Amino acid sequence: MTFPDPPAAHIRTYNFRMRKHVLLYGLLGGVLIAGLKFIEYRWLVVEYSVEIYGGLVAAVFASAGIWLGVRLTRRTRQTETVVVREVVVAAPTKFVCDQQKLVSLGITPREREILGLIAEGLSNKEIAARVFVSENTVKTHSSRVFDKLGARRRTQAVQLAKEFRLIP
Amino acid sequence: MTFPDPPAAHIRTYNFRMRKHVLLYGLLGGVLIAGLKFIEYRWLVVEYSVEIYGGLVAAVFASAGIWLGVRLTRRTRQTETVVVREVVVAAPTKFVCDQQKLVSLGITPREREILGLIAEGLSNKEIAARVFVSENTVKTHSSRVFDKLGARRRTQAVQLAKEFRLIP
DNA sequence: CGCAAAATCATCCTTTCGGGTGACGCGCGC
DNA sequence: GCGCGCGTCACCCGAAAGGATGATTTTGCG
Repeated sequence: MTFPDPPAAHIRTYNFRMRKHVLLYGLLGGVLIAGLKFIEYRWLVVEYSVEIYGGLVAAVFASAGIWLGVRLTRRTRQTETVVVREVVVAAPTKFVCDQQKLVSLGITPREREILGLIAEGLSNKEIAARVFVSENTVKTHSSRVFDKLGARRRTQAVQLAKEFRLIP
Repeated sequence: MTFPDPPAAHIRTYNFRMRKHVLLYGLLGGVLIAGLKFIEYRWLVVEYSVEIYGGLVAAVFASAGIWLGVRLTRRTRQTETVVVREVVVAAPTKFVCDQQKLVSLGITPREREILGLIAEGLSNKEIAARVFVSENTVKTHSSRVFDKLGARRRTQAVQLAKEFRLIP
């Protein structure tokens, strides 16, 4: 029986400890009961002895209970304290398009797509074939996106798009 | 009486709650004692009644103690220390031109310079003005570098040059 | 539904690019 | 000196790119 992931292992440790505590607790109770029984015969029977015994038992078990309660939660506390939040500052991994910039420039998804294909070095004709539209449509899209970017050439558009983090 | 900062407010709440718990605890004990006293006179006195009462008291106070112990430490759990570990993956490294690739492709310094200016989005005319040569010269350089890179368009040349690490 | 934005396609025109070719000068090494 | 690489410049021509404008269809949304 294995526990591959850390959480399961933690739970197991917890249960084991709890069981140990319960056993200890029961043993303590038994000893106390025996002690009471012993005292009942040896000691003088005074008035309110039941109340005294009861209070004694209550006090002992209460402190034991508090101790146990603290003890039980301490383990939980320990696992919760080790909260390591890894904050990745600069991830060179995946490119995320700057959506804000796209919106602020008013660039539509289609235009951004054409922009990306332009950046890949494709001609208008190749782009048209790639996205299944006429070359005129590609020219319209590119013209619009150049206008929105403030570019006069496709190379300039690519440069600006990379600066604005619109394309990888 | 106000508590401006959260930490002080927490501590006070803690003490207040603790006191409240102790009071509640005492009250519960008193009620139980009274209950036991009441039962002592009304119920038939059986053998081991003391043990039964003791066990009862023990059980009640033990559970109450556990509850109290958990309750007391739960507050402490709130002040868990969150370890924020910032992991810097990769700093924006300085660009170094791949000289080997440059040589293997047979690209001359002047051609590489023109290539860089093309990548910046400049037109042939602008490049010519920048490097003080005629536009025809720029065209010759660009034509040559396109041929060496295997590019048919300047955008494609830029793409390939970036792949080959010839330009930033 | 009706409107507006987006996407589509077209036409005309100008500019830019890219390919091809040829030529000239300069420095360097054989 | 001669060849060679490099940089320079010129001309021509076709292709590609870019600008301007208009129109139609599709689509998302109140």
